Amino acid sequence: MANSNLYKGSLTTIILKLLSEHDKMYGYEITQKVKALTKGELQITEGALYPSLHKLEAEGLLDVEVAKVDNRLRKYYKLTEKGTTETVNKLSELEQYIATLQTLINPKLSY
Amino acid sequence: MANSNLYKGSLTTIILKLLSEHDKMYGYEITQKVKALTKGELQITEGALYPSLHKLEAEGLLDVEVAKVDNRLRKYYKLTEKGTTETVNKLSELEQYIATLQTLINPKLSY
DNA sequence: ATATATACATAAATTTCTTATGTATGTAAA
DNA sequence: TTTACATACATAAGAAATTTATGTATATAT
Repeated sequence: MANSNLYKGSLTTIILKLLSEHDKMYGYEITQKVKALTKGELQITEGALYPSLHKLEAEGLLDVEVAKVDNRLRKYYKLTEKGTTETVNKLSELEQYIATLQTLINPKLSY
Repeated sequence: MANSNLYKGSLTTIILKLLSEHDKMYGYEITQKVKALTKGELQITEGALYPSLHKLEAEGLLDVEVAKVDNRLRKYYKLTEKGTTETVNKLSELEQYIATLQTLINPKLSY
């Protein structure tokens, strides 16, 4: 992204949304998924991702399950019930915010 | 707004866009305009606005002109040439970012 | 050997915003 | 007449979300 400032505030919602679609995911997988879905447009950094996951877990929105795959550690995260509810809320907030932005930046349709 | 975190990063672009449509505006006017356009959804706080305006001025994107109206001080801001160019850039970045977000949060259209 | 990918983590610094506070003028209400 | 609200600017302290840098460790490819 050219202006990565725009990114601020939406990371949590993106994580939750992905988890609502994938049952369980681990951190590295999330970074790769976002990169793939956005064709490289959005690259989540580890310094942003891991603290976010820890926070979501601390808030009770995510549960963790540690696994060892190919002799490597993985931490699988999945939505709790509370997390599922919050995902719905945060998604509608984000959609509302996008709609608000549109009214500001889009060329007026009323001439 | 419920989640004002979403707001982060887009204030500068909003200010520039408004100024690209209004030739010159003063700070308080910007807050009222945004409030009206978004039907109260987005309320720019003074603590965010004024430092932003000062920064944009310091970066050479805005020019200032002080005026006294009804015995009250007003600082009119207008886009410089550089500011006009930057407005175009920032707007396309914001639009691109919204499009990127859409691909992440929108229900897949491919079933 | 060296680089790259996978997989986690954290700490310092930066940016952006909220909240609180301050100054000053004008008007409306109680 | 004083209280509240609107207009109009400003800044400082604190909070929150990032970036950037760094670290550990395993596996694979060059």
